[in-house]
Amino acid sequence: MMLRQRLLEILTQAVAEAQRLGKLPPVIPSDISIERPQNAQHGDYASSFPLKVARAAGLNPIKVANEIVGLIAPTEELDRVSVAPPGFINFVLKDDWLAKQVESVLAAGDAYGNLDFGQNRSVQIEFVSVNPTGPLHVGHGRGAVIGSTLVGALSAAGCEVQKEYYINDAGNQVKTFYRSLFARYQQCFGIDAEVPVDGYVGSYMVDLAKEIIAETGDKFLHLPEAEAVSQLGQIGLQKMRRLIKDDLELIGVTFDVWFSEQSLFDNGQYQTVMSLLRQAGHLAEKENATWFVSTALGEDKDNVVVRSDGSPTYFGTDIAYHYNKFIERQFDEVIDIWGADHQGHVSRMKAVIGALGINPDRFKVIISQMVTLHRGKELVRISKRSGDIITLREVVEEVGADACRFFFLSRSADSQMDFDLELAKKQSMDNPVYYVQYAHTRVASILRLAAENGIDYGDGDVSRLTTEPELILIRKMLLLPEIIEVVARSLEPHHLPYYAQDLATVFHSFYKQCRVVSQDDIALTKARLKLVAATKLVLAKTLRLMGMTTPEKM
RNA sequence: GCGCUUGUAGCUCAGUUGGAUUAGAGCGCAGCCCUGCGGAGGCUGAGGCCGUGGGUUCGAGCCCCGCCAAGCGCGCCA
Repeated sequence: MMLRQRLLEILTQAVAEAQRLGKLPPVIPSDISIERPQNAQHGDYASSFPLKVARAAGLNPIKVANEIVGLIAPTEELDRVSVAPPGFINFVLKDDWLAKQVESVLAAGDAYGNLDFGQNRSVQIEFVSVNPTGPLHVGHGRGAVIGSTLVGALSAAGCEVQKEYYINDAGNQVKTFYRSLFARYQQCFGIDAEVPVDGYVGSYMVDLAKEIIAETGDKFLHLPEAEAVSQLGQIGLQKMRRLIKDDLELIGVTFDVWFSEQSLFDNGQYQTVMSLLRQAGHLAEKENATWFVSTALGEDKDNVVVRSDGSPTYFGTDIAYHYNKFIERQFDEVIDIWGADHQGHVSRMKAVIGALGINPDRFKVIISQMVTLHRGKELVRISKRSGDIITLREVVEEVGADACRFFFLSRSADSQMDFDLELAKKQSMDNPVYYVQYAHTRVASILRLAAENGIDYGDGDVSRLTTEPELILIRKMLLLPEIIEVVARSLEPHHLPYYAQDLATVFHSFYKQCRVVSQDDIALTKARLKLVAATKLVLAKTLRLMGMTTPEKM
């Protein structure tokens, strides 16, 4: 069980006992909480529960705290429990108990940090889902990295997670893509064709046309235009999907399901959900279009779901898609990661989910804000319209997948971020990526040295770990499960890189102060090797959660 | 005009569901530490009215209201 939970249990028991003895009024259990004091001098954990209950009941918080502390029996993990003004309860862990945790970490192995917090609830997380009409750019990369990291953290936290990419293969964008590609194709043969006004003008479309010509020649020039556009377009679309998949794999992002928008029409689910909404009175005809009457649900305005020409809007098909997620596939929880430009879509989507009788709390949207690229001080401009885009692939090839992932993860999703290519590329100490990975290689090299010297530390006695640097390192390792819970609960993966840096820092500090492999004291050497091996596990776990490699050498 | 997000050290950002007379980290800046396991490291210091003005309470960077500034969005694009 997680340490914090264990302490919560101890505290809750004491509170219940105090209530039984009539020393405390009845309270709601959720009021009881254990926090981590920001000032370490106050102890490992603390509770402000006495302050809260004292206010509600009109009691003296110090007295309340003393009553509770008096009812906490000694335990193996707690050195002391004390009361501090104005009414805190502070918990300090026992040094020898901390030392023993090294064995627990080693025994848990790769599973260290995993929780049952999620209780196997099924979570579907959908991200990237870029139209297959062009290559991914940096902003997409951010969503991809956040999404894939959440998948790992939620899995570690005990959720059954499925990751999905939604392919918009049915809308207007696809038709425009088809016509753009056909125009480029014709141009390659010297035909005076024009890319549609709102078409895709990027140079990658020319490359795509050339690639298809290299494979199949001019055969589409000899077909009736409608047929040519459609056949050529489908080939192009397939290639685009392949390209996107490859780009994503470059930063370690894969999916369980590639979900086709078109399938929602083919299997009738779009029609089903529309008639459900119609029967429930959520749809209305206005100006020849069909509207979702969200104003009746407290929204600012209604939204079109079926255009006057009879075709569904993006919103319309997205309704069907989420009906599919919740009703057809029965996920307990659905998480969507969208770009900042979709932010206006959130509240109407929540409204429609409520209208379908689904608890909107089961639907979570993460908006990942924009990324601006810098090269040192210089701003790198992105303009999709002109086709002048910085692709994700270019960035990954320039700075590497590990650095790319780490940087994307280092900022909370809801604030815009600057991505400095120069900094990410630097293999020096200004780059936190290398700082963290360096800690891992140092650990690895110590273990290598021990192996070369034939030291078997299996019988190491961890009770020899008593000094400050050792205990600080152990305390930091014990934090990982809490970090995983925070990430899973808040859906904010940016806590991981910060934890990784903290862990690396305390390790480097330990390394400086505590000689590990030494002939002078073989017993201490073995104990410290156990600590180092445990550190390796925790560092590696953290790096893997972030989707980064765990180098043995650099 | 309305909505969402953001505003914390020179720069880039954390701040774990309001908590403890000193608000943290990295970089940058000023210094110190190499007869040892990887110096891609360790240590010390300077640097903040937490955008701004009110409010809520035992207690606010965090909650509420106003204002200022930036980004994004606002009925048949996705």
